[in-house]
Amino acid sequence: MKIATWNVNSMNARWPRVEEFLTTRDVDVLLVQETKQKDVKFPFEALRELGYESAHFGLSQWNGVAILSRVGLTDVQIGFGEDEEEARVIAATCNGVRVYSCYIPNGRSLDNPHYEYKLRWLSTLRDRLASYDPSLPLVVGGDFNVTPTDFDCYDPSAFVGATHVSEPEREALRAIEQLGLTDITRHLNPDEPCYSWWDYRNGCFRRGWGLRIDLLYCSAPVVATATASWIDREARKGEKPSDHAPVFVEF
DNA sequence: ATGTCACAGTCCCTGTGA
Repeated sequence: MKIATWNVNSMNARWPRVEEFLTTRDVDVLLVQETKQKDVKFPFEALRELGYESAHFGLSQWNGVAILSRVGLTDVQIGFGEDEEEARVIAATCNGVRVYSCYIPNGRSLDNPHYEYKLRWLSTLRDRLASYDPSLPLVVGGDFNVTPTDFDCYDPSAFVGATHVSEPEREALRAIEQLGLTDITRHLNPDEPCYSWWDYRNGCFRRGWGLRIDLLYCSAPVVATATASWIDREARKGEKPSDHAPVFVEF
């Protein structure tokens, strides 16, 4: 099975790239973040024509998460079930694998209330995942807006005092890992610098100024059979790219 | 050099978010 996660930064603006991706990358399941639309605008029919069933959670022009699958899509769960105001998580079962598509709050800056919101959100995610039997196949993917370690940041000295690298954020990721989940991209590529996001500004992609913040946390049965995990840098090139590249796991 | 992109509404520019 091949699963990918991709922050598309607007399903509407990215549609030509999404269509190209689905017809050429041969993924069974795609976890999407930042669709930036309400459910009524989501292209369910166009995706079905490409062979993918889909489930979407979108409340406004911000955030928005989806799961696309060509191997079945059942038991869809929208949000945390807390009547939250932002559409940041959706889960479903695809071919016996429970999958989550998550869009973790950005945090903005360490002294911003949005940063506390980010930490609370990660804590809630951890609590929800704690009820899942770790002996079953589970893939929790998405834009975590956190680099697991300094190795996932092109220049840690440029991020001193910033979000995405702070110790409380990284501790929140470790708390998720302690449930028995593995950052599969790093697990299978322990020594390879690889990034999944480059700011549109400052020519960051051209300069190699990236962060690895798009992650796939996998439970033991997935890790045991995983053969590869990689980041598709080609998707960051060309006409109207997202600022994020898709991240894959094959198992 | 905050050097880009996307959204909605104030609607061909502006404020907001990333």
